[in-house]
Amino acid sequence: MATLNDVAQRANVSKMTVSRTINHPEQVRPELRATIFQVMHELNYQPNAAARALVSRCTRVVKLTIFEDMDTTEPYYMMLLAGIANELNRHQYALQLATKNSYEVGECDGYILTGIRDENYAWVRQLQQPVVFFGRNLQGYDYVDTDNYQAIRDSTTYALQRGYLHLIFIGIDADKPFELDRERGFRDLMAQHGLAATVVRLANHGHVATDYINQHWSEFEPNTAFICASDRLAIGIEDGILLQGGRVPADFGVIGFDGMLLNQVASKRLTTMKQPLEAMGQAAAKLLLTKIKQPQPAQEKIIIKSNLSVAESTR
Amino acid sequence: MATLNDVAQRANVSKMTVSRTINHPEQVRPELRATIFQVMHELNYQPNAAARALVSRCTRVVKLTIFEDMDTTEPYYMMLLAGIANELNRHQYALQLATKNSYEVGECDGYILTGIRDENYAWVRQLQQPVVFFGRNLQGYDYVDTDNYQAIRDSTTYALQRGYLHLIFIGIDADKPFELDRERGFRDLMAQHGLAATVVRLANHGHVATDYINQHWSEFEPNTAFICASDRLAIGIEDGILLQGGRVPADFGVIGFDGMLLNQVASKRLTTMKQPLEAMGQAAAKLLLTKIKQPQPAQEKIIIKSNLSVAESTR
DNA sequence: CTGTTAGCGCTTTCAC
DNA sequence: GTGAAAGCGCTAACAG
Repeated sequence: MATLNDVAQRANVSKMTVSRTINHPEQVRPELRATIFQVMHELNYQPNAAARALVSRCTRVVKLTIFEDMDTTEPYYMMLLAGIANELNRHQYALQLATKNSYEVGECDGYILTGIRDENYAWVRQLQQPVVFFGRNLQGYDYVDTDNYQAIRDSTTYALQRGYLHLIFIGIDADKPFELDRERGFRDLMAQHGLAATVVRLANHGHVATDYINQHWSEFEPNTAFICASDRLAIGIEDGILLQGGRVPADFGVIGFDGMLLNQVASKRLTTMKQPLEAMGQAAAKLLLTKIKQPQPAQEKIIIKSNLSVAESTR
Repeated sequence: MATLNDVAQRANVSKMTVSRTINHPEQVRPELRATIFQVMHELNYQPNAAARALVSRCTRVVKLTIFEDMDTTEPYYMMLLAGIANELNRHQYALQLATKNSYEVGECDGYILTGIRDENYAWVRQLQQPVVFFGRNLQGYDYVDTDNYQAIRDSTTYALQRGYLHLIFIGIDADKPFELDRERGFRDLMAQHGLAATVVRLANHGHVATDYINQHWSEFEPNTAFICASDRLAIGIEDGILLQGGRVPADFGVIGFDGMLLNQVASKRLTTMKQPLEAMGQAAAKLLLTKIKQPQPAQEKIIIKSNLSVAESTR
């Protein structure tokens, strides 16, 4: 592996000039700069990360800590990870993945945190490095999130546009900010149209949603759309309707939320509010890298818009 | 952050003695060793990874490279990742996640590779560092895999034990080793029992499996079990049967493969052959760390057994 | 603009 | 057993 010295000798300059060419190119005469870049290329020079880390007293490692149980974890984390990893790699940062079993191990320059619970905040507060949350956070930390409120307004508006007259919101049985925002989005939009808002909360499992449909089947009139807070619920709802002999999308519409692979398991492809997870991961990484470079005092919130992906479960 | 020097001064020894206490404790007088450990503890001394990496010319980074498209990627990678990450963290190694968009970026001490295609082997061969594959590999590289052959034999045996008389294997339409092993497992076991083996191959999507059931419904007799090569297919099969008015598990059994969250979306909880993904990740990481410490010439194969997780889709 | 010096925290080598 | 010296590859600070 070529070193700074190798490049310097071959280019007949000192190490410093080469170092500067990399880190402060504007301080080097253009011609010299060009030849040095040329030599670096010839030698396939790659800066040694360890040496850099040593002198700059930073690790070039970012930790993503996922506090949720992995086996109940949403599969969409993979997409998020891909977004984060690619952005970090572009800046020669490594991603260290930590779970609640290993979150204290090793050093890093910053943290991306997700799935956090109240009891973890003591640990977060004592961290020296910058922190970015994934998902809204009310304790003043920076975060990246989707606009849950607007997303549900958009789903609901779409359902109305497609002529479904009765709308039911199938929410997740949890008092989390994301769920409250979604419900509020639904309620507000329905109120604006002078419509009654039916909100149901279920545990986030397909079979629970199917059971719900089975038990309440007699109450649903044709031209009903179900706006669901997750794809799991949406698939369960759709299964239930089909099992009861209901027609999707002719008489009943179903809209999901998340838009991951889950919809590949449904018998029909699901209309769903797709979260741009890779973009969100990228945004989180970018924000963190900015903060690592120069810490910013104010809370920064990045809200990313979701888009409705229309498929076969709505007409 | 305390350094080697801080510890040395406080303990009235030279840096070297402290360094030795860490790396070659047998070369240090026991009493001295004890006091030095004591001081390290008092100062909460953590060796600086960058400095170590610099002098030992290793990065303490392991790269996991996923060559598949992320958006068609199985969600179960998350579990795998968790297993790898925890094992690496225990040894103070960082995991760098790379995708096919970023696989050339940055240095590392070893690779875990998955989802690789023929065109990537040229790149693999040119790597200097040790490599472990995830999933069987026929080119002589080390790998960690499940015993696909045995797993399907076990599923099939279970279905026969539960009294299903007709068995149909629903495979994935791909000429990959894992699929071939699974089909072979099914065929061999059926032959042993003197039964005819029906093997169907479908694209790995729920709705494709549902369509298959719809089209062939008249052909299936009660007491048929479907041994599926993925949970997606299994869920699609189950959906199809239920839509046709078939009874699961009384008349028709369905067994999946993989056992991830996917089964949380099904209307009934799926009986499935669960791959111990976290253990597999851990095994891959362990094997790679061994090879990093001292390269081994022979190919090493680690085969991990899957276990049937029995739920509501079989009687 | 470019080069020299010093040092980041650690380990290897060689004395004592 | 223990210590002193040198150096891993790089960059910040100062000189020229």
